[in-house]
Amino acid sequence: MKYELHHCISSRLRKLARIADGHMRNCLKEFGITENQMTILFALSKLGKVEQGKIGEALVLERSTVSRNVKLLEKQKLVRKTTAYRPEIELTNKGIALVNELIPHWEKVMDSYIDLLGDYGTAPLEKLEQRLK
Amino acid sequence: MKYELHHCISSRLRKLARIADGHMRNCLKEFGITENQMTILFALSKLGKVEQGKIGEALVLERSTVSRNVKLLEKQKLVRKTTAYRPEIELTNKGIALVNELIPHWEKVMDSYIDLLGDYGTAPLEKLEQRLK
DNA sequence: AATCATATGTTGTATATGCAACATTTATTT
DNA sequence: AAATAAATGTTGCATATACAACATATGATT
Repeated sequence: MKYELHHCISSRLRKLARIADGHMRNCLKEFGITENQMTILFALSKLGKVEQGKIGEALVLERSTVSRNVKLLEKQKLVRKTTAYRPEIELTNKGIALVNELIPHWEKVMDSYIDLLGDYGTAPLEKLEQRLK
Repeated sequence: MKYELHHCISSRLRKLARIADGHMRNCLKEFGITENQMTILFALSKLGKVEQGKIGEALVLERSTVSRNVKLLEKQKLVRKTTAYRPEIELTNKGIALVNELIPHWEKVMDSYIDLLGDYGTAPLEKLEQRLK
């Protein structure tokens, strides 16, 4: 056999994502949002006001997934969307405040990740990102 | 700011997993199973007859997730589970046959991953696995 | 301008996933 | 042995995710 079955790359990435998610979830509990919602809020924090489609493009998420996630964030009044057919999305003041409040906690989780990764740092992650697109 | 928001490690791993999954899904379509079902079938192929709990342990999956995934595989008669309260799970002949039939296709996807990763190979992935537990 | 093609948003459906709550079984303590 | 604790399986609930089908809007062709 060419490869060991448990060396399956997509399974392994999925597993790593589950592990990392578990860590981050603990941090997010008190803020009432999920890991993915955080990701979208962070993306909006960087992108400003953008077409909804751009979010999926940046995060490699299916249109429908973005649509639903944005709806959840809208329900929490963390983002605002225009009423156009191709709406533009942006953080509300509440969303901005949440991001700012969250950042120090998120940084602590990041610190612990960096600590775990030790001398490797995020280099292995970056290498994967460079190649796996 | 200590880190860039888009450098969030858990988000990035999640994104990488989505990308890798997308590739594998194409391969699995014709076999009528999903990426996660494949992962469990592969694990059983290696582990033989095991307690259901061992699957979650090996794959870092919550008990309930394993319970449901196994149920789906059972419905397809790809795995068999004993009726005990803590059931033992194993591949059926149909499951074994599917795994064997799938392997060459899976290997092609793995080849393409290895090709993508180029000179890095799976080293970055292994480094992450060593540290992120 | 009207038509056709393309792009994008939404909804239905199915699986993936985790957590909490509950059920049951096994292990431990007294 | 009885009672308590710990482990494990299942179910309800919520979100995450993708795909297909549909709706609508935008762009390109004629």
